[in-house]
Amino acid sequence: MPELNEPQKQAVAHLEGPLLVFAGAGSGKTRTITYRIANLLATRVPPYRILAVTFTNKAAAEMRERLTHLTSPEVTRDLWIGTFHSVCARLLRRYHDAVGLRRDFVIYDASDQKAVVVRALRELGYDERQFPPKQVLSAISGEKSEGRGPREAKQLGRLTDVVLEVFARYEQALGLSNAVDFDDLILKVTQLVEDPASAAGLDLRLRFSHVLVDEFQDTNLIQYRLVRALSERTQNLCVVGDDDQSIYRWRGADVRLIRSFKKDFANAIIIKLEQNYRSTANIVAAALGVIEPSREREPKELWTNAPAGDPVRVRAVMDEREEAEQVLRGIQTELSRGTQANSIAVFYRVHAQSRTLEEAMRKGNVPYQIIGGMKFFERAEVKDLLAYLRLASNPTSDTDLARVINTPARGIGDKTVEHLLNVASESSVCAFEAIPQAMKELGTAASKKLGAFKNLIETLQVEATRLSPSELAGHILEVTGYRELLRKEDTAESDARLGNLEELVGSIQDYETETVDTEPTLSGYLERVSLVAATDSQKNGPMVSLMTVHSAKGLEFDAVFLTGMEQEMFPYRGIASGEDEELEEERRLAYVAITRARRRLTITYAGTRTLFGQTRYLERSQFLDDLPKSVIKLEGSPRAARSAGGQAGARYGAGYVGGYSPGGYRSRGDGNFQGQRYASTGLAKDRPVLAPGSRVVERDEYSQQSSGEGQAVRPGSHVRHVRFGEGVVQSVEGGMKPSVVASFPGYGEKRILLEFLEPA
DNA sequence: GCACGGCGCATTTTT
DNA sequence: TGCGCCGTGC
Repeated sequence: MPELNEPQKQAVAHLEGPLLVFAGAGSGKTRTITYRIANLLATRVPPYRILAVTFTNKAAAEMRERLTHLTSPEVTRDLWIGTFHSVCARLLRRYHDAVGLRRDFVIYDASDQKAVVVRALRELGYDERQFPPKQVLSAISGEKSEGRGPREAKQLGRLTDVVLEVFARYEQALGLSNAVDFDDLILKVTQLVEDPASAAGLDLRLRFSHVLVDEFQDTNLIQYRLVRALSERTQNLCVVGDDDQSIYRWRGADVRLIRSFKKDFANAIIIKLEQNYRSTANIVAAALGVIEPSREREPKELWTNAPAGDPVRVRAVMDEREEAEQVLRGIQTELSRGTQANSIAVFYRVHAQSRTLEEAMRKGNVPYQIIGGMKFFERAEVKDLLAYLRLASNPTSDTDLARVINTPARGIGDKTVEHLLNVASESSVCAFEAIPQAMKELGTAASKKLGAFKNLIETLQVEATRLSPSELAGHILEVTGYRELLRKEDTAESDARLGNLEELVGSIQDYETETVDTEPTLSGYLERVSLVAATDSQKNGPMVSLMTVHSAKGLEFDAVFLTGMEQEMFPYRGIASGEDEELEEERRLAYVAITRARRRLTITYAGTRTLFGQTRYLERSQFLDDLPKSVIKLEGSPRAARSAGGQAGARYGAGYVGGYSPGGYRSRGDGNFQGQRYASTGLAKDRPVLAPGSRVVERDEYSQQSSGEGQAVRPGSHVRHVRFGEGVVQSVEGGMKPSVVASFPGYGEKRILLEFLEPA
């Protein structure tokens, strides 16, 4: 094997028995995996006996492509490479009978799921405000991702009775609709594989001789059970991952699975890929500084032979606007020195931060693209057309039926729909089947319209067998009057919607031309739409990418701008809820962000940030304290920026509320005025100054950038007022004109602008 | 059935 | 701030 380092070679050469590979960031993981599979093929393991599971379709496509180069398209074609969900969907199409599904089952996405939950709540008579559908759904999904249905969940007793009731109703509704959700795809296959009595299960247990899981640190329990069961016979399970990069706990990923793999597989070989080939030494050092305080990491030493490179720039700015300007300037410098736009990226913690950055890019004429955000397939008109297509394939899908039964408007009002759904749930059938019964009970007008809708769907079912998927889509837009309606509307918005619909039809045509091995089918297209995230915004041409840190995982760029490195923003305020593990995950997220950069990394943090219409005063992120100061270069200062903006003068200064102050970093070191971070709410708790094990970074390094005047105010602070004398602060409010409520002996509580106070 | 206005709310996201 | 959801009024 050419150009592999020692541990990589070991991993590639390991063919039989359980294998755990800890693959550090930039350590050549994909290369190792693909070589290993090629090696398996070379030892005459048939390709159709190899299952490789990835986390994204993109990763799957990349792996397949690399393997195509190493072997041949014929061989690669037969490999089982895909995401957990797409592999399971494919298996379920084959074994649908065994789990009680009809072949054309549909896959419900988050919004479909939510619609089902809302309906269940309403039917059961519960208040949606008291039981927010999103939370109910996440509880349900949490159970399913650990392999429990309503019954098992009840036994476990972690859910409230209401949620359990909704859960049961939800499952029933999906069954009647011949629909599954994402959790089901994995859950149902796992149940099959684990069922000793099932013929399909036996088939599955014998199917694969080698199973490989990428990004294993982001696997949830049911996914782990699946691959364990699939490889139980041969024990040829290879898992690859990095516990330091586990960032999806909130959706069920369990980092303990990778850490305890060796307990389940006592004879597992463990290999660590620790040499980083991606980044400069300074960037690697910065990354290590951030991750090392992490508590329960698997011990490993990321290292590099690369030269130090540029220092990591840490820039203080006044607010998000100055931050955006600085990022823009940085990008322009990169471009002028020849860095390709598409190897430049800007990261932020939450999408809401993107707008200001976007505006700056536009102003500076920098070509950019936002990754993520509102997705093409989430748009109403796109969902409508897809709902029609799904009904043509599977008319039992209640969510789809409810969605389009009156879109475009055809006089079937809420009352009629409600009646129909009630009839359906009373007789435990899907809504489509309930139409004849409902028609009997309704007035002539409503009945007639319902009948017409039923005819429409039945016609579409027939057309679906005659027309190609894209032709059917065009047909639907005509016969439903959908296209006509938008044409007549003739506004900028309706134009955009028409455009989106054309794009959707175009995407179906693409599917048809791309599908060469097999016949392109409607259900094939629908499955692809359900399982493949829209790569719509991936336009061509060199563009700077703006994205959340989560989206950045798995990517790399020559130059990275990491923005919003402030307490409460990053780590995101999750720590307020107190769980250590949340802070740990934020730390890993920061590690992921830093390790994306190949050559240059610029980190910015702002003194104030306006988010959701509220201006808040923020401290530097605690993670900045963990960067070894030998590799960083500090630039800018919030104070200088502020004076440049022409707001100076007050004793506390407009910016000195609530824990942030230019000298505040120093004052934190003094042990005074720690901790107040939520100027407007007073919610903040004192945080531990430093996590155990973290390095103490000299505050002077930072505070020397500012004059050090001013101090943070928080409830309990003593202040002095010209007229009221000395008082104690009760609460603090930020905003353009920060104020406090303070109680003054003899005067009571007074709200006073901060600029009229001085420290007592 | 639809347009409009008020209210409440606000991570991260792939599948 | 801005979006989605709900209720109201036509």
